Amino acid sequence: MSSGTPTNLEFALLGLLHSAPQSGYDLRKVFAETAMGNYSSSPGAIYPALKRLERRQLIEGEVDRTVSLRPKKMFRPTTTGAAVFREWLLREISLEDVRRNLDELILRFAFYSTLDDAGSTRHFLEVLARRVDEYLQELLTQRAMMSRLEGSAGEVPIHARMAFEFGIEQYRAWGRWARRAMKRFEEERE
Amino acid sequence: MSSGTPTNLEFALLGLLHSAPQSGYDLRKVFAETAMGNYSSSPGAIYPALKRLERRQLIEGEVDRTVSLRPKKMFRPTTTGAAVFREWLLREISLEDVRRNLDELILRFAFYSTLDDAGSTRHFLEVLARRVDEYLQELLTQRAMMSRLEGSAGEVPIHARMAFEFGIEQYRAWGRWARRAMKRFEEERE
DNA sequence: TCGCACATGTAACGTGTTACATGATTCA
DNA sequence: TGAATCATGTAACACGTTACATGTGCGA
Repeated sequence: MSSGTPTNLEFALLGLLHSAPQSGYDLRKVFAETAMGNYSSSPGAIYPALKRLERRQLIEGEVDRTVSLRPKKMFRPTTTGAAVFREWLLREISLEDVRRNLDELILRFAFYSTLDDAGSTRHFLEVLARRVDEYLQELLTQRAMMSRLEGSAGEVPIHARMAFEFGIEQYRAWGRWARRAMKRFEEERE
Repeated sequence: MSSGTPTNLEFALLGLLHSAPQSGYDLRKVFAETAMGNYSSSPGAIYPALKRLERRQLIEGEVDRTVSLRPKKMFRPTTTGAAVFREWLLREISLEDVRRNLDELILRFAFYSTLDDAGSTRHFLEVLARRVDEYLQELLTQRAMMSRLEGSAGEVPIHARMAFEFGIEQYRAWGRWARRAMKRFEEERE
């Protein structure tokens, strides 16, 4: 299909354009210079992504010649673009998201300032914390099954087990972060 | 090129075959049922990956009809396959790896049992801890630059800042894990 | 005038995702 | 006999990576 859900990179671009109209080059710099770089980089990904967003009418570009003769295409989100972005931000977090799309979740959260609604932030963090707990239960069950194999033929090697433990640690960190963040927003409300 | 470095999925397959010859279906089950699933899934990725590994002569398959009439192709790593895998495990960790290929790093570590060499494990963890610290320094510098913008026009929104903080937390967790793991292996040596 | 930063792109390539296809075997 | 599981695959598609191409404006 030509109109599947945008990718993380496309949402990241859409979100950055939400704060101010920018050119492809400006956006590239953001990715190159900040931690946003995890979500991609380099012209080969960004320019095509912008073109796709334009084709789907989620953003619109306008050539700017005011600064100099050198043309510069400034993009801004369209009304539907802003709506699609908002829908993405507010989309309910699923267990699958927590299992495999953690990158997307933190990217979404990073753009929650554009919503300007403390309630949404709280809801996001609450659901996130709950889903993380659910997934942690799964992981702990898996760990229990692993230790039951200990000493037997199908025993999981020590390094693999430690890698797995680390995975658990990471999810614990997500849970802690979500809860700390919730507290922080509650304090600010007072 | 037809013979670039194998992907994470290919290395994961190669590593699993290192412990025992298995069929594509067996491997699929491992990915479906364990935390390994993060590195992919589903026939559409695994069978082509196996075919590529076979074409590059890193694994070889043999049809097994002993169990039943139903043919089952059992794969095992070739000598060069084992060598390439070993080289991958021992490859020096770069800052770039820590920046963007954390998944690959933990996957590598998970297979360190196949090396059966405590020294390599220690080296891996030491370099990892060092590189993580280096990267943390970068992140802290970025954070300092961010807070200098506070109150000004280019101020980074609160949610983005918190997402960034979380990134820092994640790397701290990596550092802690690496150091704890080192201690654990040292204790075992006594 | 030399080189660098600005600015925008394209082309080849490989890989993963999703969805579909096929057939054998086992068990109720 | 029918359903589930075993077992192996293919095809369409979109995306990201790498590498290359092109040209402007500015400062030394």
